[in-house]
Amino acid sequence: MTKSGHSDGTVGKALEVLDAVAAYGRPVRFKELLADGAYPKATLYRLLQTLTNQNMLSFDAESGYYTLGGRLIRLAHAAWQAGSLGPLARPHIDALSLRLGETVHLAQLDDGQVLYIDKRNATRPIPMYSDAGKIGPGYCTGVGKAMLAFLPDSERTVALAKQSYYRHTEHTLTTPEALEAELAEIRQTGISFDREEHEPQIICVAVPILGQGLRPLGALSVTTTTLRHSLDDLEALAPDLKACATAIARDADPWVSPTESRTVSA
Amino acid sequence: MTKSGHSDGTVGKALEVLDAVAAYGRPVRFKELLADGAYPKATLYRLLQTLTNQNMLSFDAESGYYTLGGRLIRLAHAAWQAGSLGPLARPHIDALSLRLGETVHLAQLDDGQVLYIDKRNATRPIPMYSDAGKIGPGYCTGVGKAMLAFLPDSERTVALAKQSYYRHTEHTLTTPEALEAELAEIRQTGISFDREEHEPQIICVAVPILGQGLRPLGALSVTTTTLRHSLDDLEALAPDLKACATAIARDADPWVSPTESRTVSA
DNA sequence: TAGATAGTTCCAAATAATGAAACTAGGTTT
DNA sequence: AAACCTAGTTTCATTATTTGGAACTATCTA
Repeated sequence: MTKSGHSDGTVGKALEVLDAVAAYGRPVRFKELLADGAYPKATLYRLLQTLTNQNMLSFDAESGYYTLGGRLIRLAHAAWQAGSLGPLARPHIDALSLRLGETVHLAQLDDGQVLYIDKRNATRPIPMYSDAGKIGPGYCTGVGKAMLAFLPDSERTVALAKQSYYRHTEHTLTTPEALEAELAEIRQTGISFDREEHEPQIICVAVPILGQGLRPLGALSVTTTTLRHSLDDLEALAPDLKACATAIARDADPWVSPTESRTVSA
Repeated sequence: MTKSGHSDGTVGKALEVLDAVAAYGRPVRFKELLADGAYPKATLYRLLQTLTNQNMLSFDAESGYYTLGGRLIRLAHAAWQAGSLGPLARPHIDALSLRLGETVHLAQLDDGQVLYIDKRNATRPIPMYSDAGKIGPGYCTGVGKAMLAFLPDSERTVALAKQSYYRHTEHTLTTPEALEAELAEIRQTGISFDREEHEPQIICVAVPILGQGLRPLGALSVTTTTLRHSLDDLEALAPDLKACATAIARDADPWVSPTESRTVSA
């Protein structure tokens, strides 16, 4: 369906080109991007030049290939540091994964989708970049449902409309109605499960990280497989998860919504 | 330090605003960005709106604060996956750090500066994002000098001109001439040292990762402190490092050659 | 040598960006 | 309560940039 705004002038177009390059997941030629048909030759050419000048893309003159540029990594570092729960949550997640000995995810909601921010795997730590930045569906993941459940009504409606409802497994919830019903339950228990809804044999418990006014700042989950654990096993972990989420929320909230504090006048 | 493009139209301006937000390292208000004086009110306002629409920034309507947006993290994930040595080098670096038991860095050159791509710390693994994306100086780090040394003459000249030559310690090389002399030596030995040139008591050995035609694709280093090791100790690790660099180069070369962006010279 | 293919440059018309100034919405002072 | 801030938003005529078809160049191919 329609992606985000198509009408944001040159900047929007340039970013679309960036996305296009990113989508290839490998060095790309001018020709290939042109063949995507998004823009006429000269226009695409100039956009690519601009992005290259700006170090958002880099271009190897020898081979004629474009790749994503270094400025992107720099910016993302800043984004992760400042714009996400990542750094704040780290110590809490470390402690949690150490205690539980299971795979822990930290995610945030981005435009109705799940954006993974951090991951801990107790048995063999996997460095961040391999998983941070990955996006997943909102409607069929534990973290996704945990966050969607606590979105304000109007936002939730919008977010639910953006889901694909693709049937990944036989347990996937494939209609907004089914999902909405499940979310209502999650709102009551404060706990969300992934019952093999995304991948067979993969199950998880998740809890939202709630800021002031129950705004969902993110979500935590413990993931495992049906071979090793049951949903009941996971449910037993929920109190730990909730405690961790609360701790993160307490650390994070002052930054995220300094609501009724005085404004400093210069 | 001259920024890149001064005249890349709206896109350049929008990216500058992004950088400005990133530079604050915390949520920012419109007012603050306006006070930076980069753009008039209405212009800044529209740029911010566009970026927010595009998910490059996110704006909390409650508090009136801007932060870096989710699209950035998604893009960066792609950049790291596709545009860097990161994923390819990972198994090699894992093996190396396991064998040596010391802190290992993987870096690439970005516009004359060092961009850290990955890091391994054997005793206590530190998740990636905390360090990937960090930038460091080229002229006074082991990895920086290793890569600068193998740049083609013309590019090296440009890159050397971009260094700040700030005297971080008494050992810092503070002139292009001194640096160029050191680089000549590095070219012969294939090994680069940081002799407390950046921070006191911090030393490292580095080797370049050389692609076809001796093009520097990146660099590897082992870092330690003078309290625990001598430069001679580090030199003894050089063969291991070189072997690792060669292995990475072999994997990487066929399909990646990330270069400096080619800018049109006036 | 002709004929592709891939990338680059031109230029007049169309479009979007600009920014001073006016305006709105909350809050604060007199 | 009126006057007055401050922070943010909108307007609009002017100006500058973007647009894209087409012509051009450089390379590779038969």
